[in-house]
Amino acid sequence: MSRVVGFIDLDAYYCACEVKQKPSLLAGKPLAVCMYETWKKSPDRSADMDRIVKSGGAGLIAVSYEARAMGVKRQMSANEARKACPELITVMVPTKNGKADLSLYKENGEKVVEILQEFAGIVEKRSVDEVALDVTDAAQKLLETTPKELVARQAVNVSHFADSEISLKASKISHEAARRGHEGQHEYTKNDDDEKNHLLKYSSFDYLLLAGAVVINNARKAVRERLGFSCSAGIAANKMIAKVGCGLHKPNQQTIVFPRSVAVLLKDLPLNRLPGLGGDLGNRISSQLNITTAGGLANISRSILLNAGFQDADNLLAAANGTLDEPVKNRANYKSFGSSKTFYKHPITNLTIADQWLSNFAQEIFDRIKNDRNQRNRAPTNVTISITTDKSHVTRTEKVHIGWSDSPQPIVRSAHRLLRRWAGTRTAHLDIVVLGLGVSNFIDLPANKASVMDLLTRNPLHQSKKPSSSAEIMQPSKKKRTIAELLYQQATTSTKKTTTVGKKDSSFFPSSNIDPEVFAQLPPEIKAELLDDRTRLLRQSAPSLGNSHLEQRQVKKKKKTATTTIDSFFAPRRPR
DNA sequence: CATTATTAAGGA
DNA sequence: TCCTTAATA
Ligand SMILES: [Mn+2]
Repeated sequence: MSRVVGFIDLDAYYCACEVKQKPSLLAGKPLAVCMYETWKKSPDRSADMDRIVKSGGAGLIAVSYEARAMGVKRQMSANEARKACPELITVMVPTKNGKADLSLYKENGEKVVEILQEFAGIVEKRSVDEVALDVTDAAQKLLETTPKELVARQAVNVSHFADSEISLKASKISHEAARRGHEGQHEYTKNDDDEKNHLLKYSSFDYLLLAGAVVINNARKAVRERLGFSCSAGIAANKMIAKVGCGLHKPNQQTIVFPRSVAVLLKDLPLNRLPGLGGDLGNRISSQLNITTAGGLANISRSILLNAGFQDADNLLAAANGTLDEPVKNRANYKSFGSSKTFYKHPITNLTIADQWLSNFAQEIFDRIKNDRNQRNRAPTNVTISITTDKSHVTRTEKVHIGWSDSPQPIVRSAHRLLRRWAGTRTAHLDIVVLGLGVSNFIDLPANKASVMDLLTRNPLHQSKKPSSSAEIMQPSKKKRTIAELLYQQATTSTKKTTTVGKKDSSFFPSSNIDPEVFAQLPPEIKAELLDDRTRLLRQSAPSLGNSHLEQRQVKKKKKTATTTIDSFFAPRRPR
């Protein structure tokens, strides 16, 4: 069943966030965002502070279109960039507790997703500034209420088409040039070729795509008007082609790729512009098979690909032919939170210093968790540290119980334990170059902050009327006084500190005070909640009742049924 | 003097 | 669970 997919990418995103912070100073200016100078020790500068750096400055990670016009490129150092463009304004990312603080960009990105959700039934957040939308339903609805010729007229007025001369020219640009903003990338100019598209005979699916383009244009307009971010988009029958189409015309433009235009679009498209082939795999394919374009790969036979060791031949060919059809996932928010820092030239040697940084990371992550769980009633159950030295990179993971805890301590303790798991007996000469901490594997929490008593007293009748006060939590209705009361009595009689009863932490019921038989009867998520984080008996996460596992369920199901599945645009497989 | 910080996913 | 690859700014 064919879908209508829109792929939206925000223009010069970090720069746009900075302009939004200080429009009077930055709007319309050649602007670049750079990393902070990691090798210097300087005071933190939060998002609302002046972060303009006049000299020095690290590598550029985002460049405004005004600056691109002057020859400033991503990945240049700030000093280098000022030579190309003396008027360039360089802003460093916000810093907090001695490290980059990217929350400004993440939070704006979440606001964008919220708006886009009004326009599409299925929304997949793909990165801090990219979103894929399945707008099939919305497009169909539009065609039900509006004459298709009118829809087509509207779409043509606001869109490029992939088979126009300027689009095909853009398709031939190198991956690198396309990413940094190639020549000829400028605000929308009406194009004769695009106009001609209006005179063509459209198939019924063409009309659906055109309707999708109108929906996407409305969505982009809403983002622009309500948040001040301009964005570009591609509209096509699948996610991969929509993304490729999105890259053709920026900024503030959108491109429609009709199915009949896919072959021309891909014919001369550099192979590494296909999503998933931008790295080693694409390079190996290029060199081993002597091809440079997606069209070139499409002409290679399956057996030759297999003989060359590319086991994923079918998917490679599907990508090269633009038929790879990975559905838009229904996932509008993050699956993991992380915090990390590079200690360039000054590796961490001492265990206690590493501990301090991990605590720092944990606090940052926990702030995000609190925010997230208030909105989505979920919390992560895995903690992972990542440690890079000159010679090695390792990750270590363990389960953690966070629930509605008000403290980052469970994460801190896990992180410190994991660090020791890696360090062994060493307390010095650790030589950590990159240290990172992350949380993942979210589970749904009960719908409000009631925690244990809420879990124990819930049933279909009770669920609609949730306890809203701590008094209610402490006095479950007579009917439900089963395990809940047993536990409650045990806790309050055997523990002197009855004042902690209202706390939403697992310390409320020290596991040592719970009758093992009663404990054994509890559902796994309650066991997890009751578990003191030092008694790490439960090794697998509790099954989720809500929908934060929806996607994982789908993935599991897919793995069972299909032999070769892809989860992203592409599932690169290494040749043997 | 100097990329850095995240996120997601696949394979073993 | 751990490692690797690819992607974004
Ligand atoms: Mn972007």
